Amino acid sequence: MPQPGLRERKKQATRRMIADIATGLFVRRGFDAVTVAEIADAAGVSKMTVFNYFPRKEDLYLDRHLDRLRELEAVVRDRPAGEPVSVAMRRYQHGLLAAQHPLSGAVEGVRGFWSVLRDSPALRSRMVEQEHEIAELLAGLLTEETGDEFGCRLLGNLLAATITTIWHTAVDRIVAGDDVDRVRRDQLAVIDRAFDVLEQGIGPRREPLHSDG
Amino acid sequence: MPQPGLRERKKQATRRMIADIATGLFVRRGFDAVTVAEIADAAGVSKMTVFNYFPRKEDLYLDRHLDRLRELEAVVRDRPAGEPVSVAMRRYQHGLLAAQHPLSGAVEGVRGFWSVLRDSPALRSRMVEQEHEIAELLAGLLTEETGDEFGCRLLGNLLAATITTIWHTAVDRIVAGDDVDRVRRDQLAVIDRAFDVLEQGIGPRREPLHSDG
DNA sequence: AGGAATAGTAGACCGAGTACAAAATTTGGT
DNA sequence: ACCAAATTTTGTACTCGGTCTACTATTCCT
Repeated sequence: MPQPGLRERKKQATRRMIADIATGLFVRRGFDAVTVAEIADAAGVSKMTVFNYFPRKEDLYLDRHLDRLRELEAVVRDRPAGEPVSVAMRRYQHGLLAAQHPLSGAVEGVRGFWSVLRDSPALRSRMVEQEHEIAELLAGLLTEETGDEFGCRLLGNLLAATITTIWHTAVDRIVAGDDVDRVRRDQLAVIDRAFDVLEQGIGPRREPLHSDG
Repeated sequence: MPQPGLRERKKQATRRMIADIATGLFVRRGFDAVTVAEIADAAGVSKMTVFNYFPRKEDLYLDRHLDRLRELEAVVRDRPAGEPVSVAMRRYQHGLLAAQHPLSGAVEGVRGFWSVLRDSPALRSRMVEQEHEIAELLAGLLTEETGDEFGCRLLGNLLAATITTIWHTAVDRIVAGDDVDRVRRDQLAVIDRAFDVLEQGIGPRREPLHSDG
């Protein structure tokens, strides 16, 4: 028997094909201007099948979310014993940047990706929701460890706020036209500054948030 | 001529009436089980008029959002010169709690409010979006002050994460059946602990987040 | 090969939200 | 009080996302 099963392989292939065709249409004509019926048609499949694989239209575009959640879960779960989450998460962000991973935000591809997102409220809304799911995931994982419900929820939310801020910072600059390599070099400082704030606090003592080392 | 104009007053009255009638229906039968057509009918108004006042169905239930944004804006704008935002925001949260304001979360009314939210994904999603708008508002206001785009976005997101965590903590306990007065007393410590974490940082040094004073 | 699962299809259906043009109402000036 | 302009409200028809149901085709397992 083939390891994943023929059936399962076909399903994954179909899923990818639908998402790819959909993404292509979105990039060319905009998210709202493409109907699900069209996507189904272009993919040679029925509308029901599309919704079978993707519960919402938005998920056709933001289809890496589950992978991301799994990865973040691994970051938290597989960190060395006793290591603070923020340290593991900072290391992970450094890794994304070094690997030129799309999730670092500092990558050529975000231009096209964002141009679709920019003018679709529905899509942006779904993205915000996904960022919220990240916060919930982190909070849940940490609560499992310590049992401190409130503290971990707070920590999860702060962590999620930190990494989404880091990401948006890179994306904004690239979309604004900055050179990708320059942004990538600067992101190292951005990541460290963000996690420093998270770990040391926002003050009061040091100035609100001026950037002298 | 009456100051706000007759027309304007009537509009506000209509708006309130529609929202109130809608809320009543939602509480009785659940958000998803009530159609906009029904609401319009019950309010003696046409469907178009409903959408004239409330761009989305969800806004019929979460209609205090703009007020809240305005209030938060005032907190930031009207704070004493030189005072860190976190201090002003902490004071504001204390004030809400003392005034037994619904936005403190520690109020009898949240039980009904939440029960509707709980089983409507669309409604929860919109609420998350609103929380995101809070973060953006704060970030924008702070950026106006300092010009430090990245730092202020981070600060805005962290602040928003903090206050939403505080709110949800109270709501969760009350929904879980805790006595409202007890929750209200405990919230003082919750607020202070949250803002302490925000100001002092999450570590590393102190344990991840254990609660010994 | 054959029967149990499972994936996909077709088509009707529902409700949110929009477009548009006609009708009702407020307003301000006279 | 009356008229004309501006603006709100309405009815109707429409689009599109998403669900439901019953039917067909494929894959799986023995």
